[in-house]
Amino acid sequence: MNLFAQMRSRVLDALSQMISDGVLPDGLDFANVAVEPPRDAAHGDMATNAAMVLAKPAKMKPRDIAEALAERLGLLAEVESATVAGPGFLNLRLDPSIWADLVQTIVTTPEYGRSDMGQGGKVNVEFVSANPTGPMHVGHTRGAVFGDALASLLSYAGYEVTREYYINDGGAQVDVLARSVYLRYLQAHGQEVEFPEGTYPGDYLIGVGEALKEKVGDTYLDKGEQFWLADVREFATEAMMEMIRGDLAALGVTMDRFFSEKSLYGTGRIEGALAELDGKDLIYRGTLEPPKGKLPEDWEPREQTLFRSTAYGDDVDRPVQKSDGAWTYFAPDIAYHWDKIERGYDQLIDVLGADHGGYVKRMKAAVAALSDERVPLDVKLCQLVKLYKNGEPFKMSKRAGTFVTLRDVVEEVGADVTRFVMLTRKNDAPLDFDFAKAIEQSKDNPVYYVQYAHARCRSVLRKAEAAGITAASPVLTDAAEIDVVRALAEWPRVVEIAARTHEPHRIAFYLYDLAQSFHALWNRGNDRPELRFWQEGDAGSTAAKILLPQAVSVVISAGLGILGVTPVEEMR
RNA sequence: GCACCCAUAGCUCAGCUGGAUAGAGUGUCGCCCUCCGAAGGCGAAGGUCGUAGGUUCGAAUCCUACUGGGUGCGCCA
Repeated sequence: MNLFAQMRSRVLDALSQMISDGVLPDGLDFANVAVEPPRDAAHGDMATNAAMVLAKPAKMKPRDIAEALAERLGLLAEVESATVAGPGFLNLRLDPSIWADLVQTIVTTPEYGRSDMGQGGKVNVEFVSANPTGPMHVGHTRGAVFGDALASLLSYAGYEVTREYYINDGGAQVDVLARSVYLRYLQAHGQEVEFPEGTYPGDYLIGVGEALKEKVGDTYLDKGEQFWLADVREFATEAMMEMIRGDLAALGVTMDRFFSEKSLYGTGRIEGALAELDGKDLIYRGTLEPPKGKLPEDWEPREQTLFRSTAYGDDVDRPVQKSDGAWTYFAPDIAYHWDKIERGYDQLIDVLGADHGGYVKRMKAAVAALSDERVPLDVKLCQLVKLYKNGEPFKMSKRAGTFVTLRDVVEEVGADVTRFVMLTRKNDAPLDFDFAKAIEQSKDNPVYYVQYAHARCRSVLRKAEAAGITAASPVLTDAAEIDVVRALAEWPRVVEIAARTHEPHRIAFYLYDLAQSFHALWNRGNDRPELRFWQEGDAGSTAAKILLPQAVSVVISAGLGILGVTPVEEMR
């Protein structure tokens, strides 16, 4: 039930009618005809740009079309008035009964706002994909929250979504991890150890070293690397993934699948993917030009195996093999995306940190090539999170012990607040995260503001329930009441726009707006008792009032659900 | 040097497929609890939408150039 979509189809009907009546010429494309909320509510409840969009192709004046359209729309039962304004806008004022009906619909329709836009299309959202070498830090947190909310949003919009984590367990960094754990293992055996450059000195590996000792005893003592490296690598990686799973769980994120990079090695998967590209004549041996400007000190021309990504819009072709013959990071990633394509996804989404921006074009090129441009890949880059404490920049340093992990943040401010704050910014805009402000329970803090609105709704509803009052058809008269319903009417639109643009932050902003109009109405009850939801000693009036807060709570709860934030029953 | 992202109120940011007088929060100033939850509300003030062109009936939005900031640029992942 989307009032705007409904009205749009009324408008299109009217336009078709105008064509058959000879008012408009044949063969017009209505694709750009939109029905939207007007910028200013004083203009009306809805506005359509139909006349302006069609003026040129119909070779008519916008106002002429608008007037003819207004005449027809004015006849509809749900339209109270249709007036032409400005350059050719058609403003519609709806019959007041529409609003009451909508409120009724919201509380009786399961999941009002859920959309079938996705048509069950399969979408894979890959996110977090942090190296399994340590705990997740704040930077990962944003990607985790964003990816999870995006996945929920798409699912709400009718897509079949898989949440996936790509474990980078194939490169040199897991060897470093293994060596670091080995040192902790020696330490667990009472040896003095030092952590040389190129190892991870973090305390979080102490327990892993002890666990390794527990498992293998003294088997690896005084042994060469070749003897223990592979085993320790696996043991350590598994321990890290265990930790990361726990970190994600603390945030409320559950992956559907963890995909191991290492599983691509030695199984022919990488070779297979590259053969696929080679079959399209996109792999060749060649030498890259050095990058212009600053030349790397040790630059020397080398022949490498290259992927012809320029055939799909990249700036230069990209190496898939290092000079020593080992794969670059890109090669298994090609194989990974090939795997995703083969699993039948209609759409791929990668959520990456902004520092991977340079990687986007080649990955898109690879996916386009491998899927014959059938499967779109959207790469969402999350900008950095800048930490503050009471307005003061909070510098992170592993050495100074001020390294901030995801756990630190969640323990300090809670998962709900963390998630909401991370989503109050567009993904490609940098985010300031202030610890002190995040836990402050005030209007400074949008989370509490939205939750407060929900709590107020629930509070009234509990009171009504306790009094045995059940909701009856609402009577909506005041402008503040209509404002709230107007906001509710936009919910399905917001879901679709947010899903289409892959921008979950729109949900957060919408909820804030909805909460705002609700709080405004609530406070109006201070001066005008007849606007209160609870009408003391008048069960009949109360019954007619409480459907609106019920509808608000339905939408807030659905919206917060998408963001993964708890819609609380009461503030404490 | 090249590529990608960003530039909107003092500050932090929204702004839908190009649409009407560009919106919130915060900060500043004034007001509102005998009142359903003041963790709230109302009002005032605050803008050459980085600059210059272009496309269009119409541009914060699209195109080009420039300025300023971020990120990245073979053998890190």
